Amino acid sequence: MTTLVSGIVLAEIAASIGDVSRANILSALMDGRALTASELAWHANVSAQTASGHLAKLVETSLLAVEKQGRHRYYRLASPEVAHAIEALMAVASAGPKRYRPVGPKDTALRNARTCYDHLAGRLGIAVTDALTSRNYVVLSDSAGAVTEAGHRFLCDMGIDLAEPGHKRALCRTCLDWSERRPHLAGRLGAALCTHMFERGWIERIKDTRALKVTALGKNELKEFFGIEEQIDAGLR
Amino acid sequence: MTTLVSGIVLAEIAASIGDVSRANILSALMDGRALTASELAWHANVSAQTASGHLAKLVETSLLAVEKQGRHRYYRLASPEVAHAIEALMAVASAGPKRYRPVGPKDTALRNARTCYDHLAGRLGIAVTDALTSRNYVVLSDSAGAVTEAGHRFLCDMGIDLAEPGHKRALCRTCLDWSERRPHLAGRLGAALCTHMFERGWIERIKDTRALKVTALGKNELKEFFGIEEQIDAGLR
DNA sequence: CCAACACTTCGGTCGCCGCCGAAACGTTCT
DNA sequence: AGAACGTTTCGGCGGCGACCGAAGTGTTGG
Repeated sequence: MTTLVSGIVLAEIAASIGDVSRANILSALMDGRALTASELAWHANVSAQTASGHLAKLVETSLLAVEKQGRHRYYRLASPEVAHAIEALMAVASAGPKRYRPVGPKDTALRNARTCYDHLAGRLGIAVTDALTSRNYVVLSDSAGAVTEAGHRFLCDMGIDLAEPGHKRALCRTCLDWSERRPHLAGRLGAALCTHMFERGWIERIKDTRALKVTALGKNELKEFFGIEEQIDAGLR
Repeated sequence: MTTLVSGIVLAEIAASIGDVSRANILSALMDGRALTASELAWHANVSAQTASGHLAKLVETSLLAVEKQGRHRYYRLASPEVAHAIEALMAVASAGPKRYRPVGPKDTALRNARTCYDHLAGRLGIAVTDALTSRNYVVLSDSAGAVTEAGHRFLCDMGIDLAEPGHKRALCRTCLDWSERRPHLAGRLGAALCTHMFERGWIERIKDTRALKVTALGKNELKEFFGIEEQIDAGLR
């Protein structure tokens, strides 16, 4: 009797994610990039036709957005909210009793360092978050935060400019890290830090996954700027 | 080939939510209370046997926890993370093109004021959040926040004590409000405010739902303490 | 001790959905 | 124009799972 609309649409969205092929597709898109239908079919281990069906459903439930480009179709997450919801689900998943022990090397790499939509996650993401909070550059009241004045100066010195015209997006958000089970930096700040590290060559993608590798330069710079010493090394590939 | 473990478990959790009956069960538990199997069967509009199967699955995927009590079995959300994930999904759902126009009176009531796990949400939740932030009692850097010194004094004057022995839980978190599409106060602070309002009779549950009604006393007090004038009235029942 | 009750398990039906082969559509390249 | 390619549509198959009736387990209460 309490069959509210909300219940139906909640089920629809969740069911849309709740298929292994589609979950893999979404996971592959979690780094915020846009991939073609066939790339996604490969990621999901299914034929092109099957993937096409899944993609259509994901678009219909507004989890994905499409962009036509020549004979390709690029799919990407429809919004940061989608990425947020997926990470939240991952957090629940990893909280449960570890029923899937066989954590492969790929998972190890992901746990080490990865992108989460457009910012850093994993041990690296947490390390950066901790570095900024311990120096009072960012204040996080548990899962939330603000950038202090000192923080703005520090970021400015690093060459990161957070000023943005249409400040549509949040400056400093947090996102629950499913592997570390703690919040890491997201929002415009998180994205800016991540972009910065890519541009300066501190980090690189491992193959074409969300997993990241910290370069030799990156290790030096991370120590220099953030005092991060710990071995954040993929140790894979 | 990128069939990571994470994809499988993500799908498993999402699929667990992705059934209308189970989604309704979870929705009914979103206020943080524990309900019996038959109550939940009623909420989901299915027979007791069917509900039992659903509940077993939800427990297996660690979305729900059970507590035996005599011949009853009380089910509740397994953790705040679960509530968080569901709210995140709701946010995605309400972001998509409004395909389900027929928003009934119950939805209206929910949008007005409701509990979200153990804190306030809907227009009321947002109003309280805004009141606290506009007076600098709480600093929210977009979706995150900390309680200021003035804020602590204010809350203390109100009779809310945030000191807690085992400070296991976060003091001030935020949670994305799916109806208002903005973050509202959660964490220990959010819970304390909600409890306080219940205890003093400012708010009451509408029937046995998550929806809330602001009492006449509540309206006065909300104006007194938070300067909230706007009509936050369920207008139902 | 038996009836009432809350809940779960079992058995069987039915519908939905994920899958692929084949074919159609649209774009690009030569 | 024709071939190659990326993508979608169609059709049919197979299996999972949601559902309920009936029966079983365990608890409460007279």
